[in-house]
Amino acid sequence: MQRQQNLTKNQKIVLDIIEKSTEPLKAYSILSNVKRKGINAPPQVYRALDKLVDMGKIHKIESKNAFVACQNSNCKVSKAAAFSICESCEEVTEIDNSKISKYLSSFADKIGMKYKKYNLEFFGLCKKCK
Amino acid sequence: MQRQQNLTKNQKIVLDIIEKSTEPLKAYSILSNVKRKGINAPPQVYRALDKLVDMGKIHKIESKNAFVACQNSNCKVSKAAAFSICESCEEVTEIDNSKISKYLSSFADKIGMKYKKYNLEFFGLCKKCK
DNA sequence: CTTAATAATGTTATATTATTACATAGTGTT
DNA sequence: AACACTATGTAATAATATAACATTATTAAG
Repeated sequence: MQRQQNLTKNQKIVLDIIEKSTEPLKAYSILSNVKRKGINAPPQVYRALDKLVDMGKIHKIESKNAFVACQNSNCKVSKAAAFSICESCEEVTEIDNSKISKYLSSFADKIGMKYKKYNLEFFGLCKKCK
Repeated sequence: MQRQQNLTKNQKIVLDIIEKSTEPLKAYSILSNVKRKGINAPPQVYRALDKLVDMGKIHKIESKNAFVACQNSNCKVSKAAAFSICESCEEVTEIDNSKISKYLSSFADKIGMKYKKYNLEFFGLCKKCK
């Protein structure tokens, strides 16, 4: 069984490029950027992405089909994440979610759900654009 | 300019099948179900879906690329929605979101975002499955 | 150390989801 | 009627994701 710290070769390559990016990256954009590192085909990228999401190292922005590095050490445990997405400049920012987390997990309890994780995406205008 | 109440022919057909479904429907599943009603190609479905989402009549479950009818009259105004998704039976339920809405909009204010809408998806086990 | 089991990788092909581009038809306004 | 505007129809293709299977690497046991 793979442990959190020991990433495989492809996982390292994929995580590295996501961490260096200032914006969410799509799978095929990642693919085209890592072709010269020996990753040739979609399944190699998607497999690495799946594992990295499982580990909480990256998050998928569902509304964009794109991936960002986790900016919040809590996520390694909770896999729960919240983002603000600017509809003008497209900037995506991970929100420090400890308070939201607490609120939402009590909410999940209330509706009788055994809650594992959540995904929250805010849309609007960021500070700069509004 | 189209008003909320006056749906076009294709919008009515697409909304009707989504409202009758007990589970989220995918675009191509909708398409295959409405072929006998004169809708022949993806753009006809996607265009109707886009408009219905804009109106708040339906919501897209981003993590599933699927659509459900709005179960909450508030959404017609806010376009903000929250769902619980069971990872075992796949059941998707819209959460009555007035409280969450209030909490999250104050949160958005706090981080300096001019907030328009949000999408929240909870994953876990529903009452039946847990 | 070598064998068996498991996990990771490589590769081709294909499935699924979504949009572009352009032609045609309907609707409302002046 | 002429115009603008919205909606529809259609073909082609783009973008996203997975299936299936062969090969290689890693780990654990005997």
